[in-house]
Amino acid sequence: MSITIKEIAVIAGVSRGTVDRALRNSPKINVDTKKKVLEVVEEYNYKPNYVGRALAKSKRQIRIAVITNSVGNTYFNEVFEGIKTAEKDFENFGICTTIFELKGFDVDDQLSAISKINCTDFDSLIITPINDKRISCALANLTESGVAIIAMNTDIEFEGKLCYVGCDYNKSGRTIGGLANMLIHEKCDILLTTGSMEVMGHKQRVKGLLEMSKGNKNIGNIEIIEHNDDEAVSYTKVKESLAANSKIRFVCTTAGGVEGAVKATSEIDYNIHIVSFDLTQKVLEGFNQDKILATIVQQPYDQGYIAVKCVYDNLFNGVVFGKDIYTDIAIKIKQNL
Amino acid sequence: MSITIKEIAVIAGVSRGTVDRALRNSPKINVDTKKKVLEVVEEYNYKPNYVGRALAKSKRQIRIAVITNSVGNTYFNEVFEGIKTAEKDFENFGICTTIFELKGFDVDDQLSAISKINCTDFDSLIITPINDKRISCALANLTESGVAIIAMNTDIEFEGKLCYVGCDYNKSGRTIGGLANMLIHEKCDILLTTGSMEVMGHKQRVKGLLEMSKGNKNIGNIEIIEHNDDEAVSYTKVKESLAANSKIRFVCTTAGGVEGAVKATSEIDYNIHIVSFDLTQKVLEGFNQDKILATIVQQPYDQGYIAVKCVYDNLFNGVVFGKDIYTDIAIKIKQNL
DNA sequence: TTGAAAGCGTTACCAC
DNA sequence: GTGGTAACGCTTTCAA
Repeated sequence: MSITIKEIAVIAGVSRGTVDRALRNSPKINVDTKKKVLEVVEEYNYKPNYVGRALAKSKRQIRIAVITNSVGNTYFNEVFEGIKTAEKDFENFGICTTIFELKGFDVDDQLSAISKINCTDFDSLIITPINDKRISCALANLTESGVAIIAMNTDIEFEGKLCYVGCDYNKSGRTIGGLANMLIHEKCDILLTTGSMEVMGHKQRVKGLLEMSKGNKNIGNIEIIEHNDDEAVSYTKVKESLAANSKIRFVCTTAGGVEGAVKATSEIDYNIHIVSFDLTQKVLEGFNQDKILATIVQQPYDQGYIAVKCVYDNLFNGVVFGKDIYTDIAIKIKQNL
Repeated sequence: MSITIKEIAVIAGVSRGTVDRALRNSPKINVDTKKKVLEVVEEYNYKPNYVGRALAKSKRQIRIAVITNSVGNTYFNEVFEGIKTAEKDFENFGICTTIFELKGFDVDDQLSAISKINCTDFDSLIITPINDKRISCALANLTESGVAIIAMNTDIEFEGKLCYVGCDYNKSGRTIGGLANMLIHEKCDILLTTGSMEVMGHKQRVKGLLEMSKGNKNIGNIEIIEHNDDEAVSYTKVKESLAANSKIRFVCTTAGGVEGAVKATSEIDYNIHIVSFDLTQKVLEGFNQDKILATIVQQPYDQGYIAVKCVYDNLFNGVVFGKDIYTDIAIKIKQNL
């Protein structure tokens, strides 16, 4: 057990309240007193006991708003599980969360959701931001009024951001590329499907695959289609591509649209393999039908849990994050799902 | 904030002390009083506030002994990191750990280490047990004197075990098999190296690979060698095998001995690929030399962290674990290390 | 600008 | 068997 505020107070010859004021940079303290106290704090290497702090603070709740573009996207089920588990783990510390789900990637929708968050209602915001200047501005304004903001799953730059919690999309792009190189042994063309090249993560994944495939003699043409995460569009476009080009033997689904791709490839009478991202119900079905060979996962549960823990660490223990927090990128095949 | 002991006491018309006695099944309480209190507890869904509890208990430390067969095994570096991080996270709750490292897998050595743990010194033991009856007995005896025991990384059966924290070795065996099937496209023989077939985990991995490779026409003979986790032995034996059989184009290292295998394969003038387990420095070097294609990881950091958290949950919050806790099994290639 | 004291929810101990 | 009360380390409020 390390030294306590009470002991520091005795040693410095002041009261506990004064030590407290010195520690939290209160203006209501004499400069000399503060200096003296901080010297003792330094000398005895005082570290606050956060259990004591939590108990004292427990009257006041810490409210976290969560804004996600997740309606219809089952990937987020696990993210929410992580958030809910963290909420429960830190319940006794006064942490509580409220989730606001949005459908699609409309900037105005997200702006409107952000505008409803203000510092009297919420101490913190966890958001999957759309990469748009207006969003950056809105978030920067919010931080100025004292809301601690975390970008989760997808990143954005703005003044005052606490940190980003999610995967490194460049790495994930290189991984899909490396995996493709490893799995393709006969010369063929590749079909690459993505949600939208406007989404940063999607774009980076496509880029990674293209870069990694340079110099691989087995990889012929790479055709890219966008389906805007719409299964029907995905199905139709994949079907068309396969019909037009019988040299395609490998499909990479870098975003949603997995079900459509599985369906379209199933209707072809030769073998076409799929490599996908994440581990949704549709991906599982693809594995069961032996259409999907492998999938690249980015720890959605961890993303949710860690985001909440970061808020707790910051608001409660004053932790400042020097760098972003990247969740692990792992490859899953049927045997280790 | 949920209901507190104080409020329960008022509602039940007793004192806080009595509520406490009712909750912890104290014998010093009238049966009727107890019943009445527990009814109120039930009705208002009382849940203990573990921050309050932690503070009250913080005078007393919870001491955890850790016994690992880890000398010379760098895999455990990350396990220890997880343990140390958890220790820090739960420091204010009074958790502290002491690590005892053993070299090799000698049953008597481990028994002697266990015999030094007794309930006056330690409240809990985290151990990587050798799968031996004498160890089972010793651990069962320890639990009887009130020490909470967790099997970490490798499992053992004994009376009173809290739980096992580690990977599912059967799954990890199937995974190496599935991966081999995916990566081998030309008929060849396989060399499988392992530490010792006496070690449960090693054996299960070999078994998994053998099972999964049945029916794969590209896989010819499978040769198995044991090196007892000795690099020199690994090198010599792999070298011999490769010299004797030029059809071997694929080496699976299911335990240690990675450095030896990398060295031996490097001295051959045709391409031989390696798939390994875990992510030690030696494995990284194998990746950098482009000898290792993929490795299967089992989250050592998590194993350490979770083991300590389990002890905390049990000793502090009375959590009983209904089942073992399996850490994730993931495939890593050069791009997502 | 400082000190003193009251809590936060729980446990542990002592007195009845 | 039961009640009362003093901790545990910290924050917050009130009074000086």
